Amino acid sequence: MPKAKPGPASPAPWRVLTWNVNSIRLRGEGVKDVVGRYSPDVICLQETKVTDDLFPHELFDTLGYTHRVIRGQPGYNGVAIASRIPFSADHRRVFCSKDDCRHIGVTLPGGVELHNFYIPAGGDIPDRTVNDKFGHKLDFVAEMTDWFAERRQRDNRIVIVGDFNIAPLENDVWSHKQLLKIVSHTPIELEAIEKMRAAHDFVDGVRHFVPADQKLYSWWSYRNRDWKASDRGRRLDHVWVTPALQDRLMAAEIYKPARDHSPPSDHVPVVVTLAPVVE
DNA sequence: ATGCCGTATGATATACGA
Repeated sequence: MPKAKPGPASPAPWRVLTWNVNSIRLRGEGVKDVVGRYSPDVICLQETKVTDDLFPHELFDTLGYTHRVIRGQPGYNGVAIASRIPFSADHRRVFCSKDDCRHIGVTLPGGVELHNFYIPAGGDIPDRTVNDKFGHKLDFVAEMTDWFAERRQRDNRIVIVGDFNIAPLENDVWSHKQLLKIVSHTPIELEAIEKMRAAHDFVDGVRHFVPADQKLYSWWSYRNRDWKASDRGRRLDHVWVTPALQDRLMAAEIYKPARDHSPPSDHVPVVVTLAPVVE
């Protein structure tokens, strides 16, 4: 028998994972668990909380994520993209004139732009006249809105992911009624995030598969004695795609078991699988 | 919507998360 000739390489789907790790230096075992479970092609991290020189490069090299861009600073914030797929461009943008390491992006094959965001949390009081952090959050989302509105084109292949710090839908929080005055689910934030979504007609890659009447969370506070029993979560972490990529959405999953890592992040990974982009 | 927990840093208290 002649040896089977390998056929034309059929492009594999892409698995994109986003995770607010709350310190990457504490999340080595967690990263290994998540990679073992999903083997994502691209990992987008927020709240790495580390300078670029102290980022755990060996860990990601060992796991095969040899293509990386990182944007960190001491103590707070920090984002990174670690990929098994080579990318061609390193986008990083300053929002609100503050270089506080909340965005980084790459261009993947097929001209697919992937942008990783850590939107400001916004502090405790949902009133920008007394709380600058809330103003910063609203300004940040407004600047994203303008940016995507300016760039809007029917064929744009853009994926935006990250910790948006906003739970957009009623069933993205454990109690819509009780959270309307709580930062992350106030009407002003819901309006802002919807405007941003509409700016490029983004499709929510997770709700694409999960009906809106179903509760869905990606974050549970550290301050509950038993996060699973109380289950007072919020869906703050998102993967959105432009309409040109909507038909590529194959699957979405939120990896709830990660909340039981020791030690855990208060956020869990969100994973979306995209069918190959055919030219 | 109070939990009162977890992370970070010229740390032994304080800022921040949301």
